[in-house]
Amino acid sequence: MTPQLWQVEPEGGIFLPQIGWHLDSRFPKARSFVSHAHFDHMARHRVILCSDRTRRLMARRLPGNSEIISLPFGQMHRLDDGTEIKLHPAGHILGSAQLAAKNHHGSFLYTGDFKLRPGLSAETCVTPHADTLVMETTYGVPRYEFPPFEEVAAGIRKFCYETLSDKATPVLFGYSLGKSQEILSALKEARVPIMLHPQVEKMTRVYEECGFEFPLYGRFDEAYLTGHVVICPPQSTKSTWFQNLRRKRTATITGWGLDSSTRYRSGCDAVFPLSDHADYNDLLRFVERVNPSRVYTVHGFAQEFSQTLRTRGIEAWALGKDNQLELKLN
DNA sequence: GCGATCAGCT
DNA sequence: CACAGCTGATCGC
Repeated sequence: MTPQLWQVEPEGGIFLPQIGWHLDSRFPKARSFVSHAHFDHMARHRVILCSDRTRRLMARRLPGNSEIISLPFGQMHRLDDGTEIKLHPAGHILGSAQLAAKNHHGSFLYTGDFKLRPGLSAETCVTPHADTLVMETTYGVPRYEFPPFEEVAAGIRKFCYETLSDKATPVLFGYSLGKSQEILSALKEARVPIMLHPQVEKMTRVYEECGFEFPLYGRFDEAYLTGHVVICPPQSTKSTWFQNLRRKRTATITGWGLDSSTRYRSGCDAVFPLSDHADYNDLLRFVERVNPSRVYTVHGFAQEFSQTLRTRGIEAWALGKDNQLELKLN
C-alpha cells in the first residue's frame, strides 16, 4: 500500500488536517505557523510557530498572549504527533521562514512568501527537497522578470540625486516592514540625508537589533523633511505632513512596477520594480530544485502557474481560490 | 493626553 | 490584477 501524501486544504489560509496545524491563517486558530510578520499572515492564534526573528517583529507589531514556539533556522523540533519540523530562510523579509516537515506522509515544504535572489536585508533562501510543496506564486506568469537589484537601486539613487539637486524632496513609498529596509540598503552608498517615517523606523530598529546595518537616518520631523530622502508607507499620501510638503517628487517601489499601468495607478512621478517576491523564472527554478512530486500554489497567479507546472509534467493544484468566499463567510 | 480599537480606504 | 496596513476618529483610562 502506498502511503498517503500530505493533505492540504484551503481554509482562511492553509490547513494541514493530518497534523492539525494552519499555515499563515488570517483568522485566529488553535495552532498556526506564521511564516513572517506581515499583517496579512498574522493573527492571535492560541499557539504560534515561527522563527526567532519573526517573533521579535511580531512582538513589536501585534503584541498578544499567544503561546509561541519560536525556532532558529535549521533547528529540528518535534511536534506532539511526532512530526519533525525545521524552519528555513525564505529570503522575503527579515525572519521569513519556510516550514519543512517530515512524517509517515513523506516530506513537506511550505514556502510562505519567498524570494530566491539574495537580498540585502533578508536571510538567503534555501531549497530543500520535499515530496509535497506548497508555494507562493504571486508573480507566476512570464511577464514578471525582475531586473538586477543593482540596476534598480541605481535608478532609485539617480531619482534622489536629481530631485535633491532641483531643491525638491524625494519621497519613496514602500511598506514599513521589508521593502523600506531594502530601499535603505539601496541608498547605502548614496550619502544622502534620510528620514524614516516612524512606522518604518520602528521596524528598522528590529533589523538593527538583529545585526543588520543601514546608512544613517534622522528622526522623522515634519518641519524638517526638506532636503531629505523620505522613506514612508504608501498610505502616507493621505497624511497631513505629506499634503503640506511643497516641492516633492514621489516614487513607488513595488514589483508590480513592471506593469506600465502602475505608474498611472500610483499617481507617483516614478515607479521602481523592486520586489521581495520571487519572479517567474525564480518560481520555476525553485520548483526544479525542490523537485516535488506534488505542488499546491497560493497567491497571485496560482492557477496560471500550476497550469505551467502541469504542462511540464508536474502534478500541481491552485489552492487559494476559495479565499474570497472564506472572507465573505466571516 | 495617551494607547487601544475600529472603520475606511486603497 | 494586488505585494499589506496606514490614517484618522473615537473610546477607555
